[in-house]
Amino acid sequence: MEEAPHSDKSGDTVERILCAAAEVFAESGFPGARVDEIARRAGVNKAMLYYHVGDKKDLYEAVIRSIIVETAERLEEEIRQAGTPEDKMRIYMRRFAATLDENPLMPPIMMRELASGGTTLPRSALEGVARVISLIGGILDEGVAKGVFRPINPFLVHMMVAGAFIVYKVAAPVRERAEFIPEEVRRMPRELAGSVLGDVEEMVLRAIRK
Amino acid sequence: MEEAPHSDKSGDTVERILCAAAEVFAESGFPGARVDEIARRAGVNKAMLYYHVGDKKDLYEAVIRSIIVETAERLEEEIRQAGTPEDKMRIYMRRFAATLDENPLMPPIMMRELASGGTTLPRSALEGVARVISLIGGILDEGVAKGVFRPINPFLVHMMVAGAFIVYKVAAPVRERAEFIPEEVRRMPRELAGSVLGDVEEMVLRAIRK
DNA sequence: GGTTGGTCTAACTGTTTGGTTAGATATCTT
DNA sequence: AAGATATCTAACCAAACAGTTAGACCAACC
Repeated sequence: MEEAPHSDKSGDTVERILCAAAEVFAESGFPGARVDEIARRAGVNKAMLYYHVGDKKDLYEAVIRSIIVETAERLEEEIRQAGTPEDKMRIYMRRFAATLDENPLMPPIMMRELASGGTTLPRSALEGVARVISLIGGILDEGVAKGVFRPINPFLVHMMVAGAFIVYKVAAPVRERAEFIPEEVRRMPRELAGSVLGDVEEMVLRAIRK
Repeated sequence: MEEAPHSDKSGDTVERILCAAAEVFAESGFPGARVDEIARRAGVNKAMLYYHVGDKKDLYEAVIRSIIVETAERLEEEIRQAGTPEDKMRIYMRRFAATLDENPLMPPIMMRELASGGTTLPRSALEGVARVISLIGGILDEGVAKGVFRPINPFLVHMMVAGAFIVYKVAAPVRERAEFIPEEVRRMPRELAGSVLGDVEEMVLRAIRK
């Protein structure tokens, strides 16, 4: 499952393969992705995918794992450093938005993964999501204990924030392409960081504050 | 493109085909769906799909169109009857949630559609979405004019509501399957109507009220 | 300098899949 | 009842696709 790279050359090839795979899976999903296309974009012979990583499924799992696990860990670490519950909520939203901005391939992959019931989601990925939710649960509990938040389901909060962010990101191309959508909506930024994040932060905090 | 049914029998067959198609597209997405599988579930010979509806793409478009256009029209009609802006917002959320509950095939199809940049989204579907957004824009404007809402981007509000609802619906199987997710989250209802809708309504109104 | 082992390529294979066709059967029309 | 039209079936085809193979190349090491 895990290959031990025997030289720099090999490691580089593997990286190129995984990047190309992430790109193609993001664009077309697992069934839509063509192994030949991944090989073409990585600039390697198709047999190399099988030699270095494995079959189509192995490629997909490698991509998923790297994306989700990385996100969950970073989120946890940054939140640990914040002060008040409200600060922590802001950090959570800010960090989540930043991750999506920095890793634009993630939203479409996650959406498709959810759409197919997460049947191909590796265990480590599910654990990552669970950690994020219990993280928010902790923040909200602390807020309630300190009397600044009203009691609310952490999962719903995460659905609202993550749902809004992911759908916003992923809807960007559609929104920009459709001529009959109002001009001010079409010109909204692709990036979450900035006005979109600011507005969502404000709305969510108003929603949960006592 | 549009077949004129020449008998009840034909109409019935077409309906069975479209239902089966919606089911399979929802489960597997466009590239993952197998035409043979659709035919099998509809209980008709594969050639019948091509005879009555058209090729795979035509099948898909027919499914998408029926789902989205129907939703937009019903939403518009029900909102027209409500009173205050706050009532209208509640109706919009309630109606949207009800549509997703009644039509469980819609969320996965919509998500995948978005994930692939809506490239295969028929024009009529895009118009439906645009109508919903301008509908919300109208409600929010009215609320601002009456001094009950603070000015806020209608598209963002729709992203939050629709994003939360769709992601919530679609995440249900994953949430229920993962053992390490907290029990109280796993036991949350599959239906939006009820406590989930109530909580989201409350949160969204708090977020936009002056 | 030859042998070993990791890296890579071109060409191939077996299967799956979307789509077609030639013709059978039912239904309607006059 | 005869002909025409709509509905349906079984079998078929060509293209697309995931995955394989046999062997070339190249660096390191003895």
